[in-house]
Formats: sequence, C-alpha cells, structure tokens
Amino acid sequence: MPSGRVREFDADEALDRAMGVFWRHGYEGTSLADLTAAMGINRPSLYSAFGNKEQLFRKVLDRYQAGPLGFAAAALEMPTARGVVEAFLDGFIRCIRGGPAPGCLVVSAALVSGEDAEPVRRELARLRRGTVAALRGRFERAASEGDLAAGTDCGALALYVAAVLDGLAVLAASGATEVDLGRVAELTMRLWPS
Amino acid sequence: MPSGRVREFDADEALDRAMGVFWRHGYEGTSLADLTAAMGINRPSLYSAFGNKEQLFRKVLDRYQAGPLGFAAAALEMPTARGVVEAFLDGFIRCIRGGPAPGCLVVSAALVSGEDAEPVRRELARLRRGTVAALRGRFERAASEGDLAAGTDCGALALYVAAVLDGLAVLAASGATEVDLGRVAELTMRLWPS
DNA sequence: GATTCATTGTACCGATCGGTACGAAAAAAT
DNA sequence: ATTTTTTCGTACCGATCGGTACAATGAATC
Repeated sequence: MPSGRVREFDADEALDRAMGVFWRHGYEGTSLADLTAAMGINRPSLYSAFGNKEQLFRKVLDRYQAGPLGFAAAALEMPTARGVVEAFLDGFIRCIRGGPAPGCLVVSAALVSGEDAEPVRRELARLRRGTVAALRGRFERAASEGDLAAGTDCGALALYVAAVLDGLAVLAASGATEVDLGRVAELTMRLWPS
Repeated sequence: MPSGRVREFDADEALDRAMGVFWRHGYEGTSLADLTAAMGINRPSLYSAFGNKEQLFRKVLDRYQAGPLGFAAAALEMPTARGVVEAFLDGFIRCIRGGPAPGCLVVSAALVSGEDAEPVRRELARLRRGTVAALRGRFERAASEGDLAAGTDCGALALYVAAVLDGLAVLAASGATEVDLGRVAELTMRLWPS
C-alpha cells in the first residue's frame, strides 16, 4: 500500500509555534493567518494535521501542561506543604516569565470570551479549578500527616495559594518584573502558617 | 439656533449596558452587534455619541472605576494598613461577584489581545499598575506613621496584596463562589503581618 | 408653517474571520 | 514507469468584523 507524500513539517515544533501565538495573543486574539504564518505551514496542512482552531488549541493546551506547567506534578510530591507551595511559586514564576509573553496561557488565553470561544473558556476554567482541587488534596494529606496543624482549612488554603498564583500571572501581564514576582513569592512564604 | 432632533436614549444607561457586555465577553469578544443590541440603539447613534468601539470602551472604563471600583478611593483612606486591605478585599469581592459576570473588567477584558486591541490591553495594564502604586504609597504612609513595622518592604507588600486581589478575580472567573472568595479574604487577613 | 440641524434607521463598505474545494506535487507500492 | 495515496499551494467560500454614506425623522428656532 502506497503511503503518500510525507509531511514537510514537524508536528510538535508546529505546536510549539502555535503555543507561542496563543500565549501572546490569547485564543480569540489569534487568527488563522497568525497561526499559519508562525507555524510555517498553510491552512489545509493545519486543518489536516490538527483539526480546526479549537482542536489545535486543545492540543496546544495538552502540550502546555506537559511542558511549561510540567513542574506542577513534581511540586505536588514535595515532602511538606510548605515545600509544595515553594515549588509551585518558583516553577510558576519561571513559567510565566520564561514564555514568549509574560503570563500564563491557562489564565490569559480566554478569561472571558465571546460565545464562539465559550467551550475553550470553560475548559480553561475547569483546568484552573483542577489546580485548586489538587492543592486541596495535597494539603489534606499534609494535615493528616501532621505536617499542617490539625483543624487547618485545607480548602481555604488551596484557594488562597491558587489566588496568589493566578495573581502572579496577572501581575506579570501587567508588566511586573521577575524580581517583583519573586518578592511576592518570598513574602507569601514568610506569611505561610508555620 | 435650532438644536436639532433630541436623542432618544440615556447616554449613561447605554454606557451601563455596554459595560455589561464588555464585562461578560471582554473587549475583543464583544462585537458592535452585541453592543447595539444591548444598548438598544443602532450603529450610527453609537458612533455619534461615543466615537468608536475603543473610545466607547474607555468611557465604560471610566464609569467602571467610578462605579464598581469606586470603593477603592474610600478604602485607601482607612486609618490603618490592615483596614485598607480589609476594605479592598471586601469591596473587590463585592465588585467581582456583584457584576453581570464573575470577575473584574480591568482584569478580564483584555489580559492579552490581538494587535488591534493592543492600546486597550496596555491601558488596562496601566490601570492595574496604578493600583499597585496606590497601595505601595498607602503602605509607605502607614510605615512612616508607625502603623506598619519599620523596615517593612512596602513595595513587596503592595505587589502581594495586588496579587491576591487579581487572583480573586481569576478565581471568580473560574467559578469560585462568593463564600470561597470570602474564605481567601479571611485567610489573607489572618496571615497579615501584625 | 417654513427652516434648521442633530438623531435616527437602513443599507452598505472593504477587510478579515474560520473553514474548504481542488488540482499540482511528491513519495511509496506495484 | 504507472498507479495509489497523502500532503501542499492557491484560490475561494459565506459570514462577520468595525465603520460609514445617506436619506428620512422630529424637535427647536424663526
């Protein structure tokens, strides 16, 4: 069976280029013309390889979680709750200041949206809620291990840490320097319940 | 001199309707058709009264700062830094959960954007930096009054409070309830340096 | 009542949106 | 070398984008 013409671009590299565009300009702010220009491929190739704009974004999102947000899995396995939060702050600051634009794709790409992009907006909100749930679960484990004081409100603590993290992403998008973000992280740890 | 036909709509009410649309769908996610439908006027009336889409948004932004964000001026005049932060948290949670969509217009409307909306994105970033600067100034006053401990890093403190506030807006856009946001605020105040 | 002038509604502008039809090109199988 | 299969490039689709020309409308002035 003949296997046809071989594709001339690397799918993963094309996804990285697409990630850069979505990161800088958000989901709605990115046009197909932007994507094809950055990815170095033409429109039919994009649709053949990745589906449509939304499916491409979801593939980019998977790659973003495995790449720039990959630190989170390791951070959750730190031995203490304090260590978890430190690793999250450090890894997230590296993520939001190390990318093609200051900020986090999951926070910025579609915090609000028109009706067309509603499914994407909901998916991003779902991912953010997942982070809160993961933190809460980890803090509950810490409480059961005696690492956090008995009676600690782990749900509130998880929401609070998520708020600081999300806030760092917004600050970065506001023009805060990496030093500024580091000062927030340092102060957060100084205030952390001991 | 004849004064011409009188306009049939109230400009302030139309601005409120426009604010609702921008609040729900962001700057780029809002179309002229969305705006005219919500404002109950047609396109030439909109352009004659408010300029173009960007100028309309800027007028909405002024109204947003005077209305939903109006608490900030009073909050900055609270007698203690602790009181300032409490008032900010309380007022901001009321704002982001009391509007037409959960979240804050200044945070959500254009955290990132395509090139067309770049001026709007920059203006919103400028406003957010202004909040940080206002908090820092207020904390420096508190430090000079002995309200905050000598040697306090007021810049870091302001960035930290801004991060929690921005984070609350993101959490709200992620679906957090007002109770959840209140738990974050309460925990933030419990951790506040005494 | 005639005139003046801003507002209104309709109908339209060129540009861009996301998405696709179709033929040329290229590599594997026969 | 011919056939088969897939990708690539161009050129295009209808729909929607932000913005406007123009004539009808209606209230105030004369």
